Amino acid sequence: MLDDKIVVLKNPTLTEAKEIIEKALIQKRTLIAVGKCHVHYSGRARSTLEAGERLLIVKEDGALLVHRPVGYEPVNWQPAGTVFHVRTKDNELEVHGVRQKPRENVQVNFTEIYMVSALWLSDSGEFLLHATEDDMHRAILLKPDLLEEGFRPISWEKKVDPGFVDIYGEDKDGKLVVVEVKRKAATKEAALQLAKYIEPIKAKINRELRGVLVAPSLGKDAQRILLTLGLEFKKLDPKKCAEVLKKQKNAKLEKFFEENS
Amino acid sequence: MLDDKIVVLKNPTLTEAKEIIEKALIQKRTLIAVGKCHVHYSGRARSTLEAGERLLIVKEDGALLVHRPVGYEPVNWQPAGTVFHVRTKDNELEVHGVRQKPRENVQVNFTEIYMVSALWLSDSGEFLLHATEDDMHRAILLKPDLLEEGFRPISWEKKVDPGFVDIYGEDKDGKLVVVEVKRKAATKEAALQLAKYIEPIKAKINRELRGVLVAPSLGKDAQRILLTLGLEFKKLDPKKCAEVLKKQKNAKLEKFFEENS
DNA sequence: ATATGCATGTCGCAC
DNA sequence: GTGCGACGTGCATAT
Repeated sequence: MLDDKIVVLKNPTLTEAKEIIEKALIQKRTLIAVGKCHVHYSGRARSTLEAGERLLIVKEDGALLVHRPVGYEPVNWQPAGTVFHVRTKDNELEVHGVRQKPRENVQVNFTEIYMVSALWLSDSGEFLLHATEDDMHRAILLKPDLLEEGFRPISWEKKVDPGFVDIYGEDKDGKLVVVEVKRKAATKEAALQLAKYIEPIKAKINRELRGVLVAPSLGKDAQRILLTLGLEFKKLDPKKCAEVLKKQKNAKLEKFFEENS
Repeated sequence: MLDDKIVVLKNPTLTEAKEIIEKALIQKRTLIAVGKCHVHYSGRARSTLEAGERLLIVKEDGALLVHRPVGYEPVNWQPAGTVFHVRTKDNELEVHGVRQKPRENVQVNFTEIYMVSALWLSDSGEFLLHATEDDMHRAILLKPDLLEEGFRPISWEKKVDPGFVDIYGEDKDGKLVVVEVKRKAATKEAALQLAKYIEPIKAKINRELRGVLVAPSLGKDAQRILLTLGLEFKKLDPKKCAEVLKKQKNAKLEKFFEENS
């Protein structure tokens, strides 16, 4: 029974739970345990969590999550690669996870377990994320009119003195353009980042230079900085960029079918 | 049976699972479901996740997590406050979560469910985190010698032109000191942040001014910037600060017992 | 190994 | 609500 694809036990004794948990950890199955516990963490920082009812997850790769009944974030965790030891002590069942580099450990001490489950999960499905900052880069490179009519990209992710310029090109009048792209409302940090890139280039070359901050919207402070420093803003939505890329992909598909029909 | 503190069903039909899931969501219980699903997300970005075996969690407050069998992070999620609808369609069980502001939605479509559980969890345990940047601030304020002998704090989180100075005080010679604290290795960003704060103050006051970057270690670029700009570095470990605070707390406790005995 | 920047970052706090 | 910075941020990438 402990070797079934799905093992579930309701209200096990700590001893029964220990057996399932140890076996799941050794076999590197996904483990779910629900119960009353307290938690200690020590590593880059330290934390204590008093007794309460929570959900413990340990994944195949040794990732550990302790979830309270509310909130997006785990209250305690350990990244993949953690090594575990299980023991019973003072009527408590302790799951102890240790990670090297940085040395960190989490101890989850259960006084009661309401449910424990060990699972053999198979997941090779592809995950695709769109409308990222990278999508915006590629959309502008593919269809430079998104920035402005007549823009011609020269290079991207180009190394300049203080870091990397997102996109770098020429406008329709032959002026150099440095582009900084943000996928969400541009903060003053973004504006300063653009300025930081612009200045050394300006000092080096003897040619007119425009700085353009591309983002779906512009924070107030960022706007002030752009004005002060003579930089520009171009509104562009990451989802629109994703659509452009999708269309481009479709166009490529159509071309493929044309050529192969 | 569906009203028990812990409901667990192994290999339910989609119809059975639907009943449990709907009831759990309405009653705002914590929901766990394991099964084969595909997921679509649309909101600030877009994503698709092909079919595979995963763990779905919906918490009391409407937080949603979809976890693959590996990795620390959820592959899809929705923060607290999400509203759910459940339906069966084309032999699939769909859990659809919608969040307003920003408008985002996640659809989890199950073709098989291996385990479903609805839980009534009670958790009021306090969570305490130590060795944070704030702990470092307080430790220095409490025991200024941690920074250097003779240092006297004047204020903290003080508003200056470009933002807030972490700590601001005088050294043993009466020179003004601006302190920037980082709980981990100081990057060049931290050094520049300190510089950014220093400059306007220097311009405003006619008095010698020292800038000190406090961190457990110092990045190479940060070091170069400090040297260039005539700023200083003071090594300080966040855990040491946490210990100082703990001792201080103990001292206060002792004082309390003295006064009340 | 270290450094740098993105993220559907999330979260808390101050204005 | 918006802005801003911290986070045990995690993570991927480039040096």
